[in-house]
Amino acid sequence: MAKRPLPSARPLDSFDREILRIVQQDNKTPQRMIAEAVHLSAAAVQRRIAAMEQAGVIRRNVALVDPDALAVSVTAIVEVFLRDERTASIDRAKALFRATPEVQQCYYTTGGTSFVLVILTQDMRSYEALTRSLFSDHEWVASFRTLVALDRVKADTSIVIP
Amino acid sequence: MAKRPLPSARPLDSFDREILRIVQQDNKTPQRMIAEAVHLSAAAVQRRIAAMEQAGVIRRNVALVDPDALAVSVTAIVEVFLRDERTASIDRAKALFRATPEVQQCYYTTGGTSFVLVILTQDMRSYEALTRSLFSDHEWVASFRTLVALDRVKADTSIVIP
DNA sequence: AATGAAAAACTACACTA
DNA sequence: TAGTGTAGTTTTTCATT
Repeated sequence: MAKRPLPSARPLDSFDREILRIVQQDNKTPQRMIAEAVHLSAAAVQRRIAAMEQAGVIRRNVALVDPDALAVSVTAIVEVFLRDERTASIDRAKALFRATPEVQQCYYTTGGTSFVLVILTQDMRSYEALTRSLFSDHEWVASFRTLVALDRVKADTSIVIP
Repeated sequence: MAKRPLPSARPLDSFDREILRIVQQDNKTPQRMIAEAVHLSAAAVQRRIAAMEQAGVIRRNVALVDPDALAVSVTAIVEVFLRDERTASIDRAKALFRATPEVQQCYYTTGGTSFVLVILTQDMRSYEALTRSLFSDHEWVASFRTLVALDRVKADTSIVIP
């Protein structure tokens, strides 16, 4: 449940988009500097940011941490195939993946595959253990296919500490 | 080239990890509150955060934006297969994917697949156009397989504005 | 849009493990 | 020596006009 239609009072104008572009790269940028860059007053920038946070356009403000620094060495992309695609099965799977911190990302997809997950773990042992509790232990998972990332070429994601 | 071993002056202690856990969820949390939570002074927290930013443990501080708010409606997970896996081919591919803003994430992987990409575009038309310039136009791409996300179940990623 | 008050971030310095 | 806490300074945020 709970998608995010949200009041969405006003559509974003080009000022909003410019502000977003900046805070997406560095949300510690002083509003004073943002103001200068987009040619608005600092107060206006502040109100727009507050409004966008309120409206859910800005979801969260976070520090992006290097996984290596946390000794998280395994990045796996996993395709998961469910035995059936009834709503109940899908919802159950979504709930499980959402509740599992090692599952950093989860997409429900077309194309035969049911889900694609991005999983981070400390090492291969814990990855193997995780796959057991996530997949092998459930009869409603038909199969899964793991791709281990040798290089995180581009991956600015908000990781969750293990 | 250019991995990120980095001076890595000191290994993270449990204070650092606690601080990270907090700023990963909300990097606007006042240092005063963080200090209270981890039982340190605000100044100590400030110094530790600065040190971790310096050391690259904290990569960036960003606002996470809802893709829907930016009318980015297509999320695709793409497996890319290269014709050959020589270093030069791989590096060329990495460079291309890194330089393409719509490619939000890129992993180089084991398991037959060469790369897994997460791509965001406005709509299907622009996705189709993008695949042409990314894949079809290059003879060194053997093939690719697209999985379109019907639901971004879990995806707290720092997206790039189109 | 500009001013001013409140709060947060940062700095200097003395102290302690 | 490396790191902390206190206290004082600067900068940013936020509310009011």
